Amino acid sequence: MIYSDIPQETIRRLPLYLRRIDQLIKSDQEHVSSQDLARDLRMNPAQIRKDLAYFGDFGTRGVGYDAERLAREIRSILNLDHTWNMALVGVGNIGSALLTYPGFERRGFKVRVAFDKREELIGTEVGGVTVEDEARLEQSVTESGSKLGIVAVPSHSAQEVAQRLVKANVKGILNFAPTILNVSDGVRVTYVDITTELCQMVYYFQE
Amino acid sequence: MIYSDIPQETIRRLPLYLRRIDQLIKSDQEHVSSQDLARDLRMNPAQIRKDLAYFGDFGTRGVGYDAERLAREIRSILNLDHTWNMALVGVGNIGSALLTYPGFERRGFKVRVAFDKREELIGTEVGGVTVEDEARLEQSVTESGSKLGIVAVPSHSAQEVAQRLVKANVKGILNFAPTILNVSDGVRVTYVDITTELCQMVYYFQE
DNA sequence: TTCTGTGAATCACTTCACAGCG
DNA sequence: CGCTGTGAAGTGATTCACAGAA
Repeated sequence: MIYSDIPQETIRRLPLYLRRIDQLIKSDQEHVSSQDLARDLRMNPAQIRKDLAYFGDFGTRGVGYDAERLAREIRSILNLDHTWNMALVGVGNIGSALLTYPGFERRGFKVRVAFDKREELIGTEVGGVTVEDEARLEQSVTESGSKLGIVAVPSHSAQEVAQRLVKANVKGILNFAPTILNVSDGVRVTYVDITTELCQMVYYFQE
Repeated sequence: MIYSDIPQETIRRLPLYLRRIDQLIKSDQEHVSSQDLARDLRMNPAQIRKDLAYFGDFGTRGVGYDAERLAREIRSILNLDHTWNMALVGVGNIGSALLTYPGFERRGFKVRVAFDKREELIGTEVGGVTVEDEARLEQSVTESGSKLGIVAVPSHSAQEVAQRLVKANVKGILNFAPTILNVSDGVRVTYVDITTELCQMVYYFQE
């Protein structure tokens, strides 16, 4: 299914809806209304209805949305109905935290291969994955079929690593290095920079 | 200095400008133009000029911005001209990665106190900070003068921890738990959820 | 010239308000 | 009734296009 003209912001919110709906399902709620979600997520119910309506008429007037069905639909829209293999580069602080982070699996994300260039790390096992020599990156990532790459190396190597991941057919990169990556069109980069987030926050602290 | 009617998006971008300007200063560039920044950050130069002009006329026509001066101005706008103490709760995978993460210090963020409820962690030192019993949270956070709290506990305790941090006079919370926090008005919450980011990314992978 | 600062125009997203269906 | 789905109105952010200063 190909959708068009969907606001980026809608896509940003869908995973939040899904997360909440899954929680409600766990507490045995069968129906979810836009009001329920809006209350829980602190937003406007019309926003939620509009977001969902881009993809079809999932709701029942007077009732709301069937929770199971809605969760299924959102998973399908987001491409979450199969496992996504990932390749991690850089098994330092952040890298090892990600390798042992259980949150990925629940949504079908799985780190299949991990790399570092530090001798002492190569061959060790972290979170069930054996760390390989970064020299093997292209070959091993391609073999693993990973379409997602995680860059968790120091910023001076981030660009080079990103390029090599792209060569290994990665379609998206999650970048933890505080630097902008140049990648070919069609490859998406998502930046995670906590320091930047903190900077934004403290701006609002002036009284 | 109090500014008004500044778009939120402008505030989101200022730290990115600052990060890049700092890099350019390091490579001895004395002047920065909106075009330079726009090229490096992949954005429209008019956007950058407009963002900066909200806060004053920092540039020189025909020349650009004085790099040092601009960095100083942005740091001042963002409230980065003094150190911000932080309190971390939850010394698990993410928590310990944060305690040893060197990126905070460069911008003046410093984790002063850390807590966990697990006996075996209390008293141990991670990244130069001694882990305290979570029972001491309110007292110790208040004493440390931390205005920023980091929630890195499992989601079922996140809400409780957040409330206790607010009680200890924290003005902002960085939440790593995949759950929405209810906090009193005036307390800002920033959510970091990598799984959610990945979900967004793979939406765009359908061909 | 070159590059900033900025009104005006455009674009993108949100919210309102209500028709329509169960 | 209650809640969805949706045009229309409203809001906010981006980009254009150019006047004006060095």
